[in-house]
Amino acid sequence: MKEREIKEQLVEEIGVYFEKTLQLTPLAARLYGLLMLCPKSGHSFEEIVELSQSSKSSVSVNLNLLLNNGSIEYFTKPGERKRFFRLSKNYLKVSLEKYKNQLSEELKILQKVKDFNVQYNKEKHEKHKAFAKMYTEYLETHYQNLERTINKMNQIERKFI
Amino acid sequence: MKEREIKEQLVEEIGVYFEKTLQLTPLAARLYGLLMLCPKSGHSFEEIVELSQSSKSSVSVNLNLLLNNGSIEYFTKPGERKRFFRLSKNYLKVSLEKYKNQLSEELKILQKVKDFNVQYNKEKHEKHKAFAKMYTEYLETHYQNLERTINKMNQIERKFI
DNA sequence: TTTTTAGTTCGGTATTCACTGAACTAAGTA
DNA sequence: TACTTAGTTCAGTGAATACCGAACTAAAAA
Repeated sequence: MKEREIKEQLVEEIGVYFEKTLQLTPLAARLYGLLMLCPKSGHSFEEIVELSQSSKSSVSVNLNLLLNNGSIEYFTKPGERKRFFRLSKNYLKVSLEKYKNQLSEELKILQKVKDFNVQYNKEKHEKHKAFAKMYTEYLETHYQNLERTINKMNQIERKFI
Repeated sequence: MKEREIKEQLVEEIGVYFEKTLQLTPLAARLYGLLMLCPKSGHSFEEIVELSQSSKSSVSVNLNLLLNNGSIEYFTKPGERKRFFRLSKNYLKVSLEKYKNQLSEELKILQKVKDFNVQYNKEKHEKHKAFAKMYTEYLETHYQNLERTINKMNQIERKFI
């Protein structure tokens, strides 16, 4: 298989996956994939329109979406008027921060559920309680894992600047 | 606030959250929430129709959806023809298994991305590489955390039977 | 045997939403 | 000044899909 074909297929695969996990529009997820596989020199707007085979307007909207959430960035080259796009240095941190916020939301909800059940449904299953405890422990461990990773990334960030 | 109001509000909150994280239809996510807050005696189909304020047909479809993915179960009471629904004992394991599958998919995709970039984009940023390594470590730790929790749940499962 | 109960299935509707083309803008070029 | 370039904005379209009511089914009750 040629580079182009492999790339197209992989972009599609990445797209399907991140469309659901990062809750992006189909095109945004595919652009994200495209930039995961782009050379260091990035891709221009034009190129992205061509490679993604969608309209200028959609590409514009979806690139801005990714720019706004910090997943991608653009830069310019001396003498060229075009913008070149690439993943931002922190694009992985953006995902992690998102997961982290989700988790803390989930922990809050589960606490409310617990409080409600303690007050109004005193006779809940023991088994449920045991599982709920384990699940909460899992969430907390995951949360710590996320925090640790984000901190490490921040440290590296400072080192590289 | 009355129990009913608190419950309605919390069901809504749970619904919004699980609609996105478990990728359920709006109603399925709310039914899930309703059953998180139900008494040990469960809720009958009728009650669920009434509490959720939607049609019999939608409730039927969405309860079956949750039954099929293992999140909920039903039981009957002697002398009663109705089914009563509640969360299944393993409903939390269902979420964990789902996350686990997602993670292993993500790890596979990232490996493919890495292979692609090694082959075709040799000059990728050092910083990206450092971050990618950390992110992969995070995913692996998370995966282990999931596995550990699922195993614990299985052990408890066996103990309770 | 007829009626009621407890749900299921089906066809249609309404809404959401991503995507498009076309018109537009702002900045650089001739 | 007119023209091109690089994108943006907006109104409209098409597809997906969640939900509904109505007709239906299977089993129990009368």
